[in-house]
Amino acid sequence: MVTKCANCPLRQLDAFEQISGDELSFMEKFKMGELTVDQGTPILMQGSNSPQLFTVLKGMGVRYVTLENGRRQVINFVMPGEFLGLQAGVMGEMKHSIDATTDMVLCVFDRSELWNLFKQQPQQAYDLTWLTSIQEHFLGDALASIGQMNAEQRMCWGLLRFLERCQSVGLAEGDVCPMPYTQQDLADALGLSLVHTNKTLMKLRNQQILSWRDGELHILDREKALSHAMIEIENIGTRPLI
Amino acid sequence: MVTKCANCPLRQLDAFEQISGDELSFMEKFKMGELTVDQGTPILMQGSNSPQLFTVLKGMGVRYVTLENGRRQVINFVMPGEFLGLQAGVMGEMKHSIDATTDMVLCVFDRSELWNLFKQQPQQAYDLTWLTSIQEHFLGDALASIGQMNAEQRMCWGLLRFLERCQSVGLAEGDVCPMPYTQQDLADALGLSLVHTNKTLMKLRNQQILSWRDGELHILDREKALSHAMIEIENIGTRPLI
DNA sequence: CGGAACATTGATAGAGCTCAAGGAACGTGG
DNA sequence: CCACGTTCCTTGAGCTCTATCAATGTTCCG
Repeated sequence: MVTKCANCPLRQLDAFEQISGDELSFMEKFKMGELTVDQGTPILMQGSNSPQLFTVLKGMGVRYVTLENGRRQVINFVMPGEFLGLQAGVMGEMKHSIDATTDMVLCVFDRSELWNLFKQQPQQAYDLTWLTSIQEHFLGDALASIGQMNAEQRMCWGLLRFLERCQSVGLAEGDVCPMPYTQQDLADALGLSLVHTNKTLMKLRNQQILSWRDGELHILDREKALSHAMIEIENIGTRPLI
Repeated sequence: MVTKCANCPLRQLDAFEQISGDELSFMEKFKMGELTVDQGTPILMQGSNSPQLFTVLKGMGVRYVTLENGRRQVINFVMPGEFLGLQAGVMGEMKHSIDATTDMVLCVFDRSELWNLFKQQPQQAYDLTWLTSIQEHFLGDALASIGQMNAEQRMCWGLLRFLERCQSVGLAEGDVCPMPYTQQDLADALGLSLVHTNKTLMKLRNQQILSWRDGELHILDREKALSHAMIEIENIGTRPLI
């Protein structure tokens, strides 16, 4: 049984904006169905030209590029509420890949309807631009971290950001959140080697800043973590959900 | 005398898409005027909430974030055709700063008209999303370079990308282009120290891969540079210009 | 001429990488 | 139920790359 947009569990969250009935009915039409995938499944592939767009309903994934030398850079961790495939939608082909890290449920949209969205739903089009802009902001932030911080700082930055995002979609309880990724994933996201990632993690554990076991991340000392990460908790308010 | 959008020198270039008369007249209305700034002038500042949006007509700038520890990460080099300030436009405040590196001329748009663009000009709204998407792609690319490559590779990557962009806006002659930035700017863009940037540059010069003097960059050996950079020359075709 | 901004070079230390080996957890098939 | 393979995590050793510190050179401008 497919979830109706009107009953979208994500939209119940405070983090997301409400939409009008008109927009809602457009979404219902725009939505082709739901896709359920097992953990480990590739969802979109670098170089492909997917005819579909997705919104993550449940589960987590990883967005990454593979370089010619075989190295992998994780661009970001994919969470519920995220819109996937727009790049192929406007640019013709995906410049990165997306894999499911956990089991996932995705809303599927028809790419050829994207243009109608722009023509008929300026508010939604605006929202789409909003989403892309936020994404761009976070990427710039990541660039700054990887370019200018050392391993310990990057890790605090990355894990705090991750916790924040979990909190905003109701996946955290206090300073505890799920962390389904491997150390290799984290290493590839932070631009560190696996070994060094592991050792840095140890240091942070020994300093009682965080704990991470059994797929669960605890930020034990927010103060210390924040001072390493050199970021503020920025409240971006409610955000659109397509 | 203000340039009319109809006579926009940038749009003459092959790189940019043509637009309809309707769109053109909207642009004329959207455009508030022109801003001419001297080299070194800040254009947009982190944390500010500029009521204006810009398109670069002439000159180059630098987009960067400043971290709490005083370090600076250059997000990208700003070139003619680029659209500035959208982030403040949709998110309420700038998350990065933009300075003029050379003297610049900017088209100025009224931010409050942005919403009208979405309502009245779906094609232009789509174009805007296109631009943001491309920007996101390049950021992901940068992330991959900084995260996964060594100094020599990053530098080839960065300078080749720069040359490409110059070529697309008609600022290059063959494999020669202007390079108005300092080594410090380049260092901050590549996530390297100034000293190491200088030494890496020397190595590339000694290998006859490139030369950079008097504000002019020559790529002498494209093959070698490309093999370091691990990128393909991707032709993104014509792109929109707002 | 003196100062400022930028480029260059050498010396030294340290952060992070690679290589290598082993341990823990888990699923599968015999 | 045990053996074995696979995946992921952990730890140590040595070496490389890059940062930092410090000094000097160059160009340009007031």
